[in-house]
Amino acid sequence: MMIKKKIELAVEEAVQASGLPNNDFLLEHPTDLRFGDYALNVAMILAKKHNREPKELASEIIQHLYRQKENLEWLEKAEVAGPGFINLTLTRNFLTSNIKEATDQNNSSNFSQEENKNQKIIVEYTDPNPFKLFHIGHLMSNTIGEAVARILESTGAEIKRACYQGDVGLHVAKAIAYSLETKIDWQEKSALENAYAGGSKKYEENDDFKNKVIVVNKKIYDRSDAEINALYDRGRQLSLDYFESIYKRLGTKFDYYFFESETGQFGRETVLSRPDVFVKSDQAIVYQGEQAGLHTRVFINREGLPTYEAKELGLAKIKYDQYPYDRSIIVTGNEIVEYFKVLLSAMKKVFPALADKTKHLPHGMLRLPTGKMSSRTGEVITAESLLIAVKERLVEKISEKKIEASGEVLDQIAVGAVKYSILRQDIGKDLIFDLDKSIAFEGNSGPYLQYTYARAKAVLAKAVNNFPEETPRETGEGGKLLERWLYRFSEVVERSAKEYAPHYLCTYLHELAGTFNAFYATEKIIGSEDETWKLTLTQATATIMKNGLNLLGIEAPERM
RNA sequence: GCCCUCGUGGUGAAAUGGAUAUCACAACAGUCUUCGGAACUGUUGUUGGGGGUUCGAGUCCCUCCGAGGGCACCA
Repeated sequence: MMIKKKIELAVEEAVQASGLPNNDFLLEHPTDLRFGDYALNVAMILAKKHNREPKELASEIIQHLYRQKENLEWLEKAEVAGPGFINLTLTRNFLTSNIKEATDQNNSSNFSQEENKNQKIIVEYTDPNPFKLFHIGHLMSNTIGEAVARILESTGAEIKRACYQGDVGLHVAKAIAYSLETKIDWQEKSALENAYAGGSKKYEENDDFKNKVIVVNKKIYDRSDAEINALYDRGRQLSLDYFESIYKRLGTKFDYYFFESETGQFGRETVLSRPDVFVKSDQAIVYQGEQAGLHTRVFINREGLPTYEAKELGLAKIKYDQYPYDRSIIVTGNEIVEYFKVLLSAMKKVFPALADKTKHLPHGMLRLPTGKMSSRTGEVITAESLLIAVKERLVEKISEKKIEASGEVLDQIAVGAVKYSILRQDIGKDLIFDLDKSIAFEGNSGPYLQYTYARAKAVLAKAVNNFPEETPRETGEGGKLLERWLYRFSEVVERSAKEYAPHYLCTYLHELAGTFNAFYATEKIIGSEDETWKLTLTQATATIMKNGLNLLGIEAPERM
């Protein structure tokens, strides 16, 4: 059982023993370690309800805790502080008893979370569109989705990764219509860069072309034109192969691929079969979201073709038929949050059970200082070009430092730098993407964590004595401080899983790295009297760093 | 105009209604004859304005100001 749970149970008992009804309370880590390992606000909450003095009540609860002290192997000290907090300090024995577990590489399931155990969860993310480029927005979605998937997986859930790709729709028609005119034949990657941007621009400027696009769009749906079919099939495959090479580089392996060409038809049928939910309006079929405080959205357009909303509705059921999920998580940019509310409102009427299981996880935009990045205006920054820029800067930096790093490690650092800068902040907020700052990889960064890991491994490789040790030795302040951080890992992973928030894990790993590096800087490890215990702590740090980075989808090279 | 987000040091961010608001970058001042200096230590500096709720507000409510996104046949 996790330490937090143990403390909560003991506190509940102590509160009951003081004659007050049980209550919700918060057990948190105080910002300052001098306040102990955990702080409890239960006295302040109860004091108000029962008209008592908070500090007095706190000491009463503490007395009950002390009476149980023999049974509470974790309790070193409990004291009243501030306006009525109860600060708890853990025993060193307890802190260090978890360290051996932490060093066990194979014990990856030690933070299984009851509510996730054996849950079937499908996570959809990345969602690039064939015939268009894989831009930094897709990179952001991929990074977040992969991290969320891995974190949930580690808490005991059964995860399937899904990618939903828009292989039909107006964007495709624009690209195909343009390639018909310009003889782009979709044989090489450059077609992806030119056809959509060109078609999109012309669509806005030229009405004849616009009409042509609409015709082409219909032909793509019904596959009635041989020339278009040939171009389409080639372009689609070209795109998918290209995307696959990127997934490989980023470390994602999808279990399912869904395509709008499949979801469209089923979505359309679903909408048409429910005239009680969807109504005809101005030749289109819409869902009137006003009844739920939202707005009206078109599900089938006047051409009779399903829109994004109808496709997404169909997708929910198609996913479920393939993999009967308990939860379906959909990672997208936050520009569609309003649409998604309308969609969920409609889904609640059509597939109520599925709507309840669906969780939209919107992320902020990866923005450039000049404004919103858009693949519509043609000013696209591809994921690839970003990684190239990061890597170039990395090479410069490395040559200044006279450090050598091989091709694969270099790529792991570059990808890790970008991924970490995405994951370290709240995913819901926009990430102001400044190219220069993104490649400043000191401080709270992926490379810093990777470096900490490699450094720890280098120390371990030098050791001659056996470790890890089970029994702690007397050691310096730096090591003791480290002991107070190591046990928190599983707690942090649990919280990240619960809130779908990888940044808690990033913050923790950064704090751990800082604590370890301070320990390393101030205390000699190899050759010291307590060498074996220090090595034990070093190994625990290394293992957590590697496992933590892995949960974020970031590689941890042994040397760099 | 309406709806939804969001305003935290010079910059980028964190904070489960809790204590003296936490980190990183930058700036300045230092450490160390490296177990790997991509390190460590220290200093300066922050919750948009105004009300309210609360024992306690960056966080909740109202209002104003500012930014971003959305407001039917694109995704």
